[in-house]
Amino acid sequence: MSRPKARVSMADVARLAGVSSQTVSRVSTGHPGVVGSTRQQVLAAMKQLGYRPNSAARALKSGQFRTIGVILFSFSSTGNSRTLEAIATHAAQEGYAITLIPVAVPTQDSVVGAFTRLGELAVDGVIVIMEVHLLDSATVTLPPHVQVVVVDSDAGDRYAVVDTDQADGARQAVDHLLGLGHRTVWHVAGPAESFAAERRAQAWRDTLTGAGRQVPEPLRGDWSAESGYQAGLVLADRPDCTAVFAANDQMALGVLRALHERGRAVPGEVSVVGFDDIADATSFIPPLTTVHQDFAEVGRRCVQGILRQLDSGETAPGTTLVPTRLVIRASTAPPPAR
Amino acid sequence: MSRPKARVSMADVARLAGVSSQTVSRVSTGHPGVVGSTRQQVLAAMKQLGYRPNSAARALKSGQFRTIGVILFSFSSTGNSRTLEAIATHAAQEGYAITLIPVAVPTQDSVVGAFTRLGELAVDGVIVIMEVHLLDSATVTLPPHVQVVVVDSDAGDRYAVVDTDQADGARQAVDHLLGLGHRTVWHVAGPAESFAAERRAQAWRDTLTGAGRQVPEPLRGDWSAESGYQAGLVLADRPDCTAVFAANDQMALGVLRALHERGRAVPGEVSVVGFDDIADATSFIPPLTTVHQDFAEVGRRCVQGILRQLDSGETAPGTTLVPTRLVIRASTAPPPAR
DNA sequence: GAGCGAGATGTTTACGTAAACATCGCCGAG
DNA sequence: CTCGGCGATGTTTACGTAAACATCTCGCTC
Repeated sequence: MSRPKARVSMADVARLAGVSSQTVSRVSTGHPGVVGSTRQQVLAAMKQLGYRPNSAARALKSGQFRTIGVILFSFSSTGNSRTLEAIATHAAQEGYAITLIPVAVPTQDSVVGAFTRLGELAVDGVIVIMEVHLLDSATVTLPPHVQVVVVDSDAGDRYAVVDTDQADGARQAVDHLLGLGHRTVWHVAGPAESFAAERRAQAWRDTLTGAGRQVPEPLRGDWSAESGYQAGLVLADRPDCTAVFAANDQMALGVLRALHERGRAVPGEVSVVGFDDIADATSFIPPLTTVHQDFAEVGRRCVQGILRQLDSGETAPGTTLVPTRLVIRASTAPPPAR
Repeated sequence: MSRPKARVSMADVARLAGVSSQTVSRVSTGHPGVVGSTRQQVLAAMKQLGYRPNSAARALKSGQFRTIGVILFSFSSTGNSRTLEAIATHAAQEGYAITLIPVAVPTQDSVVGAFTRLGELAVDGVIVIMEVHLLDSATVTLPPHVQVVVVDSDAGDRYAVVDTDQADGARQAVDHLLGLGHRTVWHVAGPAESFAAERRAQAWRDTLTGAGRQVPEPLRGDWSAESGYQAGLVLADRPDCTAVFAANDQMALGVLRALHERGRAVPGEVSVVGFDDIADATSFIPPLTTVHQDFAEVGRRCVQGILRQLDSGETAPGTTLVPTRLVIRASTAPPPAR
C-alpha cells in the first residue's frame, strides 16, 4: 500500500513483470504485437504497483498533448457555459482534456497575452469562444502546429467557425410575431461588439424589410437583464409598440419587468420574444416564447472540428451552422384590437 | 518567417546566441546568475527564432505541471460557473493553467472514472466542486502527490474545504422575514444529495426553532425554476403561508411565478427570499430579496488553498467559510394585516 | 603579484516514454 | 530437412529541459 518511493515508472513495471519496458509501453498504449499471456502479466504488474503513465513524458515523446485549449472571455453568458460544458464532455469522450484560458478583460492586450501564453501551453488545438476581430486587430501569431476553431464569428474564410444559425433564429422570431398580426417588431439588440448580436439585429431588420414593414430604431443593451429593463421602460411608454424581440432571454426578462411595472400586459398588450431558451425562461412571468439554441450541438461540432483538423494536420476554414428553433410559450399573442 | 523545421528548442537558441543551452534555460526560467549583456543576446535570439518553452519537457524534468484540475458535475448552476471562472482567473494570475474534468452523471462509477483519469492527467492539484460523499462511497485512491480542495462539503476533517457560510446566510434570510413580522417561514429546499441544500434547510429549521416558531414541513425541489414553480403552487394554496425562503434564486423565480398565477401578491400577501444573488435576480417580478454569495471569493480561496498545499507538500484539512450577506430588494414586506 | 573566492558560464546527466531498429524463435513451404 | 519469413520481444536512442556539478574568469586582498 505504502509506496516508499515516488511514482512508479515503466521500468518498475517491467522489472516486476519480467519483461522489457518497451513491452510495457506497448501494453500501455494498446499496441498490437503482444501475446495474451504477456499482456496479462504486465497488466497484473501495473495494477499491483499502481502504475500511471506519465503524461509529460508521453507528450514529450509523442509531441502531442491530447489536450484542447478553450479561450473564453466570459462565463457569465449562459451560452458560453453550456457550450463549454458540451466541449468538455465530448473532448473527454475522445480522450482529450480541456485547458481553460480565461481572458479577463476583452482588450487587445489581454487577448494577445492569452495567445502568447498559448504557445507555452500544453495544447494541441484551441477553441475560441469570443469575438475574433479582437484577434485580428492584434498582430497575433498562432503557434504553427496549433489548430483553431472559432465560435460566434464571421471569420469563416480563415478559420473553422461553428455557430448557431443566428439569422434564421431571428427570422423565425420576427415571422412569428408578424404572423400573429403585429404591424412591426421592436428590437432590443445586444452590444455592438458582439457578432451574434449584430447578426440577430441584421436578420430582424431584413425580415421586417422583406415583409414591407417599417423598421423602428433598435434599442441597445449589453445582454444583461438590467439593460433590458432600461430598454423596456422606453418601449413601455410607446403605445405603438406591441411586439418586442430581445436579442437574448435575460434582456427579455428585463423587458418583461419594465412592461409589468408600467402596467402593460404581456401578451395582452405587448408580445415579447427572447433568444437562447435558457432553463429559467419557462418560469418567467409569463413563460417566454424564445429561440432555442442547441449549445450542446455547437460544443460537439467544435470538438469534432478540432479533432478533424488535428488528424489531417491542416486548417479547414468554413462555417458550420447549427439550426435554431422557435419555442412558443405564453409571452406572445395577437396585438390588442384597436 | 517560415520556419522550415519543427519548433525551435533551447539548443537552437543557444547556437544562435552563441551560448550554452543551460544559459538559455537560466534566462527562460528567470534564474539569476546571467549577466545583462548575455541575457539580452539570448532574449534577442529567442525572439528571432520565436522560441517557446516546451511545457512537456519542462514538466517531465521538474515533476510539476503548473496545472490545477477542476472536477465538477454540473455547469448549469450559476454558482459552479462563477466559482469556476474565479478559479480560472486566479490560477492564471499565479501562472497555473486549469484543466477541466467534467463528470457527466454523478454516479459512483463516473466519479471513480474521473479520479482514475486524474492519475494520468497532467495535474498537480485538484479542486472538487461537488458532493464529496460520492467520492467516499467509492474506494477511490487519489494519486499520492495530488493535493485536493473541496467546495460544498462537510469533509473538512479529511480535506481542505472552502465554502460559503450557508448556515449564516439562511439564518439572515429567516431572521429578516421574522423581523418583518411573519409568524413563520416556509422553505423550498434543494435536493437531498446536496450538502449546501441540507445546510440551508438545517439553518432555516434551527433559526425558526430558536425563535420559538412553528416549523412547517419543507418542500423539496431540485434547484430548477420548474421545481420551484411546483412548490410555489402548493404554497399558494395555503392561506397561512406568508413568507417563503427558497434555497436558491431559480426556485424562487418559480415560486414567484406560481404566486403570480394564483393571484397572490408579492410582497403584499407573500414575501419571498432566495439564495445566490444571481445577476437576473434584480429583474425578477418583483426584484428578489436574496442572500448574496461571493463566488469569486470562494474561487480565490480554492486556488490559494491548493497553492499553499502544493508549496508545503502536505494536505491542510479544515473548513474555510466565506461570509454571505442579505440583499434586500422588493420581494419582502410585512405580512398582510389580519 | 600570488592566491582566493565569487560569480558567470559550460558540461553532464537524468526525467519517462515510444519510435526505430535488432534479435530470437517458431512454423510452414519447397 | 532446411531456410525464409513473420510475429513476439528486447535494445538503443532521442524527445527538450533543468539540476548538479565542473570550469573559467575576473577582481580583490594581503
